[in-house]
Amino acid sequence: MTTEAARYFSRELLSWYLEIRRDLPWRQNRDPYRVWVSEIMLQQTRVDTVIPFYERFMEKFPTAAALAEAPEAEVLKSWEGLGYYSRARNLQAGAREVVSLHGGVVPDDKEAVASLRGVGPYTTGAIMSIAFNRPEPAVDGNVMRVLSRYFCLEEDIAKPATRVGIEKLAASLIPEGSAGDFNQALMELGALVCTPKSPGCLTCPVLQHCEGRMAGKEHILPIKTKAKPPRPETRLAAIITGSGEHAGRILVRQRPESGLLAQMWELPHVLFAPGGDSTGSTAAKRRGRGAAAKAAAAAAAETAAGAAPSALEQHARQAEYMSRALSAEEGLLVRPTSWWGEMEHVFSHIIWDVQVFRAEFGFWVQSAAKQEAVTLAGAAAESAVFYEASSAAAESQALPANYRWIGPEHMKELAFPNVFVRILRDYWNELD
DNA sequence: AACCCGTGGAA
DNA sequence: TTTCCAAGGGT
Repeated sequence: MTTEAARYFSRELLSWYLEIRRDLPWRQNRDPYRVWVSEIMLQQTRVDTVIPFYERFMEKFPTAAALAEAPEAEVLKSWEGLGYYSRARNLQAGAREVVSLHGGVVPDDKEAVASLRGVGPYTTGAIMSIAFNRPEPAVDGNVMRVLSRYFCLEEDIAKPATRVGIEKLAASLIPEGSAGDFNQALMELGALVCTPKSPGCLTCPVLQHCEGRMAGKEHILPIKTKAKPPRPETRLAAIITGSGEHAGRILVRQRPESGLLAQMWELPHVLFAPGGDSTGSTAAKRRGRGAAAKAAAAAAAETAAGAAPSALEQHARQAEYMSRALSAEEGLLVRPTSWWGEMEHVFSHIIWDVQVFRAEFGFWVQSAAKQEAVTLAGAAAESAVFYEASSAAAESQALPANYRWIGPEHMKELAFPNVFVRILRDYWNELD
């Protein structure tokens, strides 16, 4: 059908790229390790966001061997704020594979590269083509959009099968001896000209034979089914202050090895699921997505309806819920003292409405006594018994392994998700 | 196939 | 304000 249009496309796109290519940090040379790191960071992340992270990362871990030897916590800290933190751990795991299996050199071998942790079909093609100039396709969102438009392809690019088909097409377009430049040219066009909204067709180097444009479909292509909206969750977090040797510090904990925000540090918090509702508060459900930041306002508005609690009552209820849940789940007895504020955190699939409460540390409960502690926690909220129990018990108790007392100065060592960085920054700023 | 995994910029 | 989605991979 389009062998002529295809040849035109490859030729014009390549020469366009060689003219306008951006001067990016990972384009200084073709060191496969540098290419690899850049491709991992660029997964689902914009160029402008990546650049400062990349500069710092390469200065700190200039070779695969340096990355392989580094403490994992240090690598995670370097990734703080970039998101998708499993990328950091997978990258280091990959670096260790490269050191142990390939003498510290990223191999010029497709199967070996593809087997590295965190390296999938796209990244394999990117590394093989950019670092080694091998004629492998590197199909990302940009490439699917550009080729869908140019060849007027109406398959749903959200379906994995579509990517496979476009990979075959992309491979057939690679000019002899220019795989790296051509693959980057495709992505550069998608990033700078053939953008998702309002594509810049008037400045496009391949406008002349673009079938999507000729069909008047450049604005509806690519076809892509909508993603499911993220579910709202209300989280109750505690800023727990210490006394005695822990005066002036607050209690933080490290998340589990796997799952959401794996191994990141955070304020202790619990899911607010009153009445056994596992998806969050009924108020959160009614609000739906996008309005999570207005919990207090929503609660206040509900008061007008009659039965709903005021914001003050809602906070009191949440504080008690948090206290009970922390003792049941963590064996951590605290006394909430006041509502501090609210912070919203948006993931790809969840929206957290984080309600933050100030609390005073009580004591740690032994696991056998946790059930009893749940009851005690309810009474503890207003009880002097709380103080008698805590002052007697707190001194000699060991801290669980995943907990630490920290001050502002420790923020430089531990990696926190963005939401807790914001909360703690604001909290410590208020104290000055 | 359908989820799970962060964050920020642009329109 | 809301919506989209960015040089995706793992399970």
